[in-house]
Amino acid sequence: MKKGERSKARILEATGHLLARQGYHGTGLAQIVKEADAPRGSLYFHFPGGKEEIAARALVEVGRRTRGELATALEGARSVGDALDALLGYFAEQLRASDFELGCPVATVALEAAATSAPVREAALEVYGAWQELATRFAHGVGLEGDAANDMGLAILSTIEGALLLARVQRSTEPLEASGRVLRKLLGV
Amino acid sequence: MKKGERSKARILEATGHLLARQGYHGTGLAQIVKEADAPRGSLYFHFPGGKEEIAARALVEVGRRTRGELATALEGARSVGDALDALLGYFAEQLRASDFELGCPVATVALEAAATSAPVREAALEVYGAWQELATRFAHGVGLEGDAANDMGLAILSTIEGALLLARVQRSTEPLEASGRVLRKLLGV
DNA sequence: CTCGGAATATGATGATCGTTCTAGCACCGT
DNA sequence: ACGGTGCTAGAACGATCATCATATTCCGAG
Repeated sequence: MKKGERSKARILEATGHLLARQGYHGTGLAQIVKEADAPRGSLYFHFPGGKEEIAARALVEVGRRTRGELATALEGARSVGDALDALLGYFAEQLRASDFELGCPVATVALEAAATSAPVREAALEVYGAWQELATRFAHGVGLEGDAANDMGLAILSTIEGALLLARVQRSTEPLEASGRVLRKLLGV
Repeated sequence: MKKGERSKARILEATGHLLARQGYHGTGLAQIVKEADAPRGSLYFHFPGGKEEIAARALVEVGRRTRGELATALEGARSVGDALDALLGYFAEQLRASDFELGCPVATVALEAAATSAPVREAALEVYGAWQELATRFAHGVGLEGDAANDMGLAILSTIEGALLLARVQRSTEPLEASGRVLRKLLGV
């Protein structure tokens, strides 16, 4: 890998880190280059689109990685109930390990920039689309098909996103656990 | 009402408006005094705590008002199914009327500032606590009691919050509607 | 070894951020 | 009408914001 490529990768990783914790407007370019230990002068060389482009690509990257981790966690489950525990447990662990600073790595930026930045909104759309597809596959696992599976996937994703929001505000995993109990009842597992 | 009181009220109302659409760091004090048509010099006279205090009090205010509107919408419902429609319909209308700029008026700021501003986080905590109590009362309406009602209230709130997030990203009320269909099945109404 | 483009360094740009300061206006009870 | 205080006007603070221009270094291909 060439030098430029590594700089780019480090910038995107650091940006994903910072955006998840502080949001879009709360994260400055100066902080990004510092955290990435990257050359300040080459920011606009690698990302001519400026901050919007950096944020959008960082969002896609962190979403792709999260999706991968969730997928492997789901594959390791031996029952639908286990899979649900794996899903919620993954996020609960992230919350605890970060002192409730890290919930959904996309949500904050998505809400901030959905109305003002088309590239960022489209990146969030892509990430949530992929996650929704994962949730719909999960719904297939409990015997749902067609529209019912789509609805269920979207509802599961909504519930988890909302629970992650409330968990950060309450500084507690209780919303995740309560949602887990209700989802388990809903799915009959 | 004295002059100072009216200035304070206008500032809080304008701030609630702006925070809901642009978040905490995306909203500047200059924009607030402009939107409120309020005197810039008296910002720190009325709110010595600065931006944090203004945001926290605006959040509580908008949360209180929203809770009132939701409560009256719920009282007008003649069945549990109607009540659910009223709940989701209220937010769907907000989204449509604002071209999908206005979802949950608290969520963006809550995510941005939960980890960095204690006053803002506590304000969000208070608002969500009141809303959760409303959702739990709703759960009582379908015959649930005790822990089951608490879990259901928290899960309903989580689902709606998540659906509002996804709706803004997708620029569509579909997440709200899908969640509504699933919730109706879950509640058996 | 050399040459040329890729990548980085440095610093300045104007704008806006939140905050604070000092005057001075407006309105109150007396 | 008067004094006093509740409130406002307006500017200035240093800091930081995103962006960009220019100069310099790196590195691989020929």
